[in-house]
Amino acid sequence: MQVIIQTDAIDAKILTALGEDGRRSYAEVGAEVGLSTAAVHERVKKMLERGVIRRFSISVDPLTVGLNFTAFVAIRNDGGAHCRDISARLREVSAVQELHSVAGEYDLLAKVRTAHARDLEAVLLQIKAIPGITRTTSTVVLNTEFEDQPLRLGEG
Amino acid sequence: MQVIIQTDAIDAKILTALGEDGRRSYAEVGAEVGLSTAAVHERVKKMLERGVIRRFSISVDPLTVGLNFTAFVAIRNDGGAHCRDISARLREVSAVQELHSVAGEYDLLAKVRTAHARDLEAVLLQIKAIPGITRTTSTVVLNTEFEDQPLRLGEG
DNA sequence: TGTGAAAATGTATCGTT
DNA sequence: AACGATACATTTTCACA
Repeated sequence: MQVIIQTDAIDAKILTALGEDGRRSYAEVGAEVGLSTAAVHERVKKMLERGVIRRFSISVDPLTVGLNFTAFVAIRNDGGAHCRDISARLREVSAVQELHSVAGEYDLLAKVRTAHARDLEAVLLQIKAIPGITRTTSTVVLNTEFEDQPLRLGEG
Repeated sequence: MQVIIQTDAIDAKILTALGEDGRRSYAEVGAEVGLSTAAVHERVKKMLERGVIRRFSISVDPLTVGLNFTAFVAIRNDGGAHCRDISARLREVSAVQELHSVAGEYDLLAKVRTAHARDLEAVLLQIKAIPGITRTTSTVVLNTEFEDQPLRLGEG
């Protein structure tokens, strides 16, 4: 599959600037990338339309809002259920913040976040209740060294 | 360790609203949570000061900017090096977007993103060059079902 | 696609409760 | 902590290049 990059070097700079601070004014960003306010606005609008920018957002520190526990849960689907169905079901489990289908011994890898370690048990029961899922293995996060780093485009 | 939640129910609603759309106006958010524009502004300012909101940002679809490959790399530190030193070194590897210290067979779990699968080799060489790191195991992501979901506070 | 300028909207500040 | 009012800044639109 050929990589389809939907952005040029100026878009990359705009994305990097807004990734660091989503509220930098278009005038300020424009000054950095050598474009007018209106041109930056137009590019941002188009990147939103094309899905390059999914949305404007905020980065929240999970610990400050009571989400103190993280685990990665590897999931096995031996039941022959469609990955799509399982994915849809897992999307409904609010503790599952991220889901990837993976190669290897397991089929899916979920990033789970809860208030407390003891809540993992309930989440695993919810996951195992989904038809097709036969087994899970959890890797408990002791400490998150870093995450949610601002996107840096145009580097190594 | 006791959970220290730095936010009340109104803050949670503000965080949820801004997580969905970081550019919703404070007036609009205020109407939803039953507060004036100025009060929402004040609360957001305080949450930024306390580090609840790390920053305003954008969510970018990695595929549209040429980051087509994701892997989770489990890392073993048998060399007795301090986790802190290794973490600092891994922070310099730009492909490493996320790093957690974990319980189990491995000591660290990194989320790695590159343009192409073949780039993983170079990243692994960079990682293995760090003193203390003796072994890695990579889990290749075939497809990201979902990630970067807007934070939903005050649910199950 | 980009520009500058005007109109529309939103943010930040302040005196007050 | 919150409010309304106001001053200030930014976004958005538009005619034109």
